[in-house]
Amino acid sequence: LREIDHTPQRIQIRDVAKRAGVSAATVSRVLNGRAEVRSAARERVLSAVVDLGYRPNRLARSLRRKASETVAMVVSDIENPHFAEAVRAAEDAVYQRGYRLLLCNSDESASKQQTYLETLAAECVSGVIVAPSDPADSAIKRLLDQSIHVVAFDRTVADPRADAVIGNNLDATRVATTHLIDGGHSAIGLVSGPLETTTGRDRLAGYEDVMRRAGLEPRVEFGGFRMDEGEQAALRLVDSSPRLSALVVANNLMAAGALKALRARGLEIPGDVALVTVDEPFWAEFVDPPLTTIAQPIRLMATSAVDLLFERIEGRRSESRRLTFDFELHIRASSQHG
Amino acid sequence: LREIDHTPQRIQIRDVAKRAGVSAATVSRVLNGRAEVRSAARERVLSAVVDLGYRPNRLARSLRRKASETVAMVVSDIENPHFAEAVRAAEDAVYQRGYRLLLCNSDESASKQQTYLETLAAECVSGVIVAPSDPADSAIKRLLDQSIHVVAFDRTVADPRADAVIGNNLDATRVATTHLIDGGHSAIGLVSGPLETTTGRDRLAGYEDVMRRAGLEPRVEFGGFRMDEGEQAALRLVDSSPRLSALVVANNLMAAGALKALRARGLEIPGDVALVTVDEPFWAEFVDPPLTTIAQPIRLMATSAVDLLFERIEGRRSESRRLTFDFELHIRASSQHG
DNA sequence: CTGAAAGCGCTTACAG
DNA sequence: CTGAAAGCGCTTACAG
Repeated sequence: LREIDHTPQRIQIRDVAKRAGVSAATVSRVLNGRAEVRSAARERVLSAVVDLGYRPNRLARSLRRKASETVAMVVSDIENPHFAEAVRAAEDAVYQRGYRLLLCNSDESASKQQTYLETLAAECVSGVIVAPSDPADSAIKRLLDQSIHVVAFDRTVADPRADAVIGNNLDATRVATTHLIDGGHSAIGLVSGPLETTTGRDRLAGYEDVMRRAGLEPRVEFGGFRMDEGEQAALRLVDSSPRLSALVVANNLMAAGALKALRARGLEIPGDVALVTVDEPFWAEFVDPPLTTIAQPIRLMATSAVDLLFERIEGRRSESRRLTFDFELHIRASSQHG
Repeated sequence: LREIDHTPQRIQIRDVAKRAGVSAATVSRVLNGRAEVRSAARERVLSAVVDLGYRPNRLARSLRRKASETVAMVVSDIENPHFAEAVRAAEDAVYQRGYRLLLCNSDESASKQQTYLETLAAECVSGVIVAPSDPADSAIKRLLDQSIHVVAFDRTVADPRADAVIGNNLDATRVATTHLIDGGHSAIGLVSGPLETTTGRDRLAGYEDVMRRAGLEPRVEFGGFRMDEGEQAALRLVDSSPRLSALVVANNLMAAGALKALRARGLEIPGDVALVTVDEPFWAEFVDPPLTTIAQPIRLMATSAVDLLFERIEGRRSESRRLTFDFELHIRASSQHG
C-alpha cells in the first residue's frame, strides 16, 4: 500500500521500522552498525531500507549527535590554482574516510571568512581546514571552544590550539632571491603579498633578509595575491626603478599579472627583466617564457592537513602540531640569461 | 552569573530568553524578523544576543523548517579553471542574497556525484546547481521529488523539471572548425570530450557537422576533459595522421595537454599544427603561442544560474527554463599562419 | 537483543 | 503582542 510514493514526503525511519516490523530504535542501530541486533531483524531492516529507498535525514542525526560526518575547507580564493589543487587533494582524502568535504570561498575577505566559519560552527561540522584571510578571526576561537578541530593551511592562525600545515615561506623567497643574485642580478624587486597574511609577511622577510645580507636595497610593492594587483604592483616597480633587472613575485596569480605588466612596457623576459615566482601552477611551463618557480608539495600538504584533522577527530592526539614543508626551486627560462 | 563561559557549552535560545526576560518563542520571532514583537522586548532580546554572543544552531532551525539558507554547487572538477571561475561568480551572487554556497567536487565520477547529491538532499539545502558527471543520476530525481530546486550548469540533465544554463556547444565547435577551414586547413582533428556529457557530445557533433558539409573526413580521439587525457588523445591523433595540420580541442585542460603533446613531438604551433580550443582560461594569452579560443561568458552564466535558482526558491516561477549562451571566437597566434 | 521514552535546539500554529 | 506546547527526524541511555 502506497508503494509508489509520488508525494514530496520523504521516507522516514518510522516507515522503515513499520515495514520491517521493528522499532525505530532497532532500525537506527542497524544503520549505525551497532553490534547487538539479531540477524533476522537486521536482514528485514536492510531490505526495507532498500525497498523504500530510505536515506536518514542528516540534519536530525547531526542535531542529535552534535556532530556530522562532514569537514569543511575554507580557502581565500578558489580561482587560485594553488588552492584549487589543495582542495582537490583534500577532497579525495576526506572522501576516502567516508566523510564529505564542504568548500567555502572567503574571497580574501575577513567578514566573509567569519560568516562562513560561524555557519560551519552552527552546523556542527567535525573539523575545518582554513587558509585564513584573517588569522585572528574570533570565529576560529569559537570553533575551538566548541571542540571543532581546526587546521590552519598555507597560512597560520593566531589561536595556538589549532594545528597548522605551512610551507617554509621565509626560505622560499630566500632561495628565489639568492638564485637571482647568483645569476648576477642586483636590482631585484619584490611583488609582495599582503602583510595581513603570514605568507605575505614571511615571503617579504625572506627576500629582505637576503637582499640586506648582500648589501642590496630592497624594492617592494604590494598586492593582494590577485592577478590585477600583481600587474599594478609590477608596473609601479618597473616604472619607478628603470634599472630593475629582476623580479621576485610572491604567488602565481600575481606572476601572471607581472607577465602582463612587463609585456605592456615592452620589456623582454629574461633579457630586460628576469622573473621568479612562488607557486608552481600547471601553466608555468607553457607560458612564454617558461617560468622559474619555487614549488611547494601542495597535494602532500593538503593530505597532511586532512591527516592531522582526523587524528584529532578520532581522538588520537590532543596537543597541537605544526607541519612545515620545504619549497623546491624549478629553474626555467624566465630567470636565465641568453 | 556564569558570564564568562569557559565550557564548550554553546549558548542556546533559552539562555537568551532568560537573560532578556522573555520566552524562547519571542527570541525566535525577533531573530527571524517577524513583525509583532513589542519594541521594548525586541531591544532586550537583541542586546542579550550580543552580550552572550548567541548564534542559532542551524541544524535545529533547518530541521524544524525543513529548509536551510544554503545552496550547493556540484562541479565535476574544481581544478578546471572554467569551473573555478563559475564557482567564484556563483558564490558572490549567492552570498549577496544572504545565503551560503556549499561546494562539492564530484571528480567526474558518477558515484561521487550521487553521494554528494544525496548528502545535500539529506541536509535540506534550498537548491543545487550541478555540472553533472552523470546527467541521469537518480539522485537528481530524488532532489526534485523532495522539492529541492535543481539547475543544470554547463551540461544538461535528463530530468525535465530542472532548469538549465548551458553554452551553445554545437555552435562552439562549428565556429572553431570553420575558422580553421577558412584558414586553409583540411586535415583537422578533434580532441573530443567524453560522450557521457552533453558538452562532449555537442562539441563533437558541431565539429563533425562542419567537416561533413565541407566534404572533409573527421578524425577524432577522446579524452575525459583532463590534461593528461588531452595529451594522450593528441598524441594518438598526430601519430596516426601525419598530415594533420590543425587541432580543435574540446576544453582548456585538454588544450594544455595537447600543447604538451605537440612539444613532445617537436611540432611547431601554428606552423606544423594550428590549435583552437574551447574555453578561455586566463593563461590562454600567456602561453607560447597565445591560444585561439572559443570563449563563453562563464561568469554571466554562473550568475544566471543563481538567478534561475532563486526565482524558484522564492516561488516566482514554476515552469522550468533553459538558458543558452553563445560562444565567442578569440583569434590569437595559435591558429594563424606566419 | 529490543522497545518506549526522552531529548538534540530550534520554530510555529494555537490560545489568550 | 506573547507564552506553553507540540513537533522536526533522528539517537541513545534505560529498562527489560
